[in-house]
Amino acid sequence: MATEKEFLSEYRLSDYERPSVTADVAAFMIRSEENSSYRRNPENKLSLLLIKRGGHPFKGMWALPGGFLQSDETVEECALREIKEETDVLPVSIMPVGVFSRPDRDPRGWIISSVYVSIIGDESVKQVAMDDASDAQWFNVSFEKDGGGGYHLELSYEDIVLNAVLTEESSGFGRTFFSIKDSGSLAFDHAAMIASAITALRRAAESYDTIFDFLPEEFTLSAFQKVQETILNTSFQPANFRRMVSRYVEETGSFVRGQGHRPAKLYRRKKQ
Amino acid sequence: MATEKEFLSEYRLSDYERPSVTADVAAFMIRSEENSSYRRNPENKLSLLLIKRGGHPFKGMWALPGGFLQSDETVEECALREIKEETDVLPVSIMPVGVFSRPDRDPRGWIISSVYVSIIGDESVKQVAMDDASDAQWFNVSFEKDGGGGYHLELSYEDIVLNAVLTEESSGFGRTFFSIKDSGSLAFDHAAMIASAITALRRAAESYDTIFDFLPEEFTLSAFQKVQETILNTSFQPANFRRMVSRYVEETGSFVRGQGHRPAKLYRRKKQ
DNA sequence: CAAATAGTGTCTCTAAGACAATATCAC
DNA sequence: GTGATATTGTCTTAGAGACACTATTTG
Repeated sequence: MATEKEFLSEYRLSDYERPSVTADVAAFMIRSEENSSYRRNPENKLSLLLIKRGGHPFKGMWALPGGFLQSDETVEECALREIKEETDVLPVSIMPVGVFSRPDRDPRGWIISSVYVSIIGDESVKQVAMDDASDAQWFNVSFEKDGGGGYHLELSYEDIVLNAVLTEESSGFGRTFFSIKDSGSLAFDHAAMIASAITALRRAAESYDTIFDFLPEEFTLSAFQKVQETILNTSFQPANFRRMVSRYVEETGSFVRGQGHRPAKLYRRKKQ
Repeated sequence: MATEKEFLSEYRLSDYERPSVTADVAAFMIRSEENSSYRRNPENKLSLLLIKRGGHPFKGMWALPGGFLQSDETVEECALREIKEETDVLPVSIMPVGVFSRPDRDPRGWIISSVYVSIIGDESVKQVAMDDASDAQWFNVSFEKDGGGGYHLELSYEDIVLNAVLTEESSGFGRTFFSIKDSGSLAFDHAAMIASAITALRRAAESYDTIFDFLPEEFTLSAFQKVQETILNTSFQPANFRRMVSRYVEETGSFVRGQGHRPAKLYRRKKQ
């Protein structure tokens, strides 16, 4: 009878066929768009990083950034590494969305993907000024229920518009997965990944913790509110929103001036 | 310049080293334990299925059921298959917990594991009367915060008691991961998997949907309440619990009699 | 002054917690 | 009757939504 040490010295993993494993990341950013009137606060848009595929398969189509898992890292580390490579920014937060593993999901062969949501915060954004000719671009995101039980995902960047249609497949346990009716020129099963990622992001954004990752150190309550409204695609009464978040923030003492209206107090996150 | 078809016909995945992929499942069941007094309703215990390892590594230690992913199935299907093999029951629900992928987590080599929670409902339980000599057993579960910021996991079956100690590692986005201080004779990193699984289960049980998977078609509100209390490790005022769930259930018209106290109405889940 | 946001106060409504009281059975 | 659970009702409190009102700035 072999000891564990003897067993391991002779053990070979080659008995089983092995899949390739990738990590794909849905990296979100909030973009502020300056407004016409000097008085108006900037509008916010939720945007998502996509990469134009340079090679086969799905050549020329848009896809989530991602790459193959290496044997010296965890899947989370792989996801973070991919984002860093594409944006030069290391995200604060990363959240698992699910494993996409249908055997036919990749025409190259048996490749399963672990998908993450990440948030690129406001501070970092300034460094991420992307070259217009680059293969990596931030797309504006719209994701809504359409009339007949389906969902419509629209991603747009300048004159490029990707339209995908999905239906809810399973939603037990607070997670939602989608099946693709029309992939809208997104590569692989990435339309479904993006839909799941947005659902997970919105769910997480209901607790305010997540929102802070999108904000700079010091922020106004209006900015805070706009970010949450942008993610959740809803709106709040300012008075109620202030009351709701008051537990989580504290005043810094400084103000934002020069905006054509009453100066706003700056707040920071309150450490519990 | 090659077409996509030409590209794929020549593409080989062999450039990258590939990990083995497994699915491990934390399958929970609620066990009713008959009480001393004929009047008293049965007590509930949350229990978890563990398998005693027959071979190296970790021979003789207890582990979650699981197995290698096959190339004709998704990871979810693999998880369901493993549960079916061990219990002969196909669970109603399955929920992803996370991917465990530290390169050193398995002494046999590079093996990453996707972990799921599943629930074995009351109906099925009768078929799962396990042989006492079997390698598969249902362990009573206790998982609580200890004084100093750590967590204590206790799994017990007859005279076997496994005690693991863990600390919270990351808990962003409503998911919690743990690092192992003392594995308590659980194989691999399964103590951390179990801790994450229980956390995910409790979180899900806060919405009543999950609870129904533990209940038979027709149930009393006390039974419903006890199941939720068992999972969440809390207690409610019966009056308040009834009010809280009234939206989700409807009366069947029948009663449970012969219990030494007022007969209880039977309810069923209300379809929305 | 006009336009815009910043900020406060208050009413209402709903859901949850606490708790008292009654109903009904098997033995 | 006793001991147990089943069931109903009511008071209170916390939090969210609606909304009216005031404050402050820049051009």
